[in-house]
Amino acid sequence: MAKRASASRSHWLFKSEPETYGWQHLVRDRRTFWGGVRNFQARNLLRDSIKKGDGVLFYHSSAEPTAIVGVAEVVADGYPDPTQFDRASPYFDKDSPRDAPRWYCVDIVPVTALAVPLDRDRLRGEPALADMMLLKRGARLSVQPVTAAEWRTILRLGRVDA
DNA sequence: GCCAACGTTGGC
DNA sequence: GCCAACGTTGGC
Repeated sequence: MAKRASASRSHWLFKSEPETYGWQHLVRDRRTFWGGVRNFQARNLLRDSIKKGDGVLFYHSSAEPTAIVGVAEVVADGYPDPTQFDRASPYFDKDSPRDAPRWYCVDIVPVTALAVPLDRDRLRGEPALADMMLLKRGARLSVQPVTAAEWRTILRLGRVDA
C-alpha cells in the first residue's frame, strides 16, 4: 500500500450542468460515480491524482447562476468508467479497449451545501481567488485542481463550517 | 443564440 | 509531425 506524499488531502473542483446532474441529484443519490468525463487531462487527474478523502467543490456550469454550490468528498480512487463500455450510454466509446480502459471515474458523496452559493461575480471579487483556474479565460477543464488556500477561502465565503 | 477558446482528428 | 478543419464547452 503506497503512502501519499503528503498527509494533507488535495482539493478539486468538479463542473456539472445542473439540468444534467446537479447538486440536488447528488444529495438525492447520496453517492455517485463521477463518470462521462471525456478529456484526457481530466482523465489523468481522475486516474492518477484524485484520491479517497480529497475534497471537491461542486460547481454548476451553464446555469443561472453559474456557481459553486456544494462540498463533496471522494470516497473511491479512480477506476475504469463503466459508461465507456455501455452501448446504451451516451458516453459509450467503441475505441476503448476492455483490457486498457481509456476513461476513469471516482466516487463522491455530498458533504454539505454552501450556505452562501458563490457565483462568478462573487468569486471574481475576492482577491485571494484571482488565480483560480475556474476564472481563467477559456478554462474548460471539467475536473480541476484547487489550492488549499482557495479551498479555505471558498469555505469561509460560503459559510461552511469545516 | 453567439462566439471565443480549446481539444481532437485526420490529411498530407 | 504539422496544422487546418471540426466539434465541444461554457460564459455571456
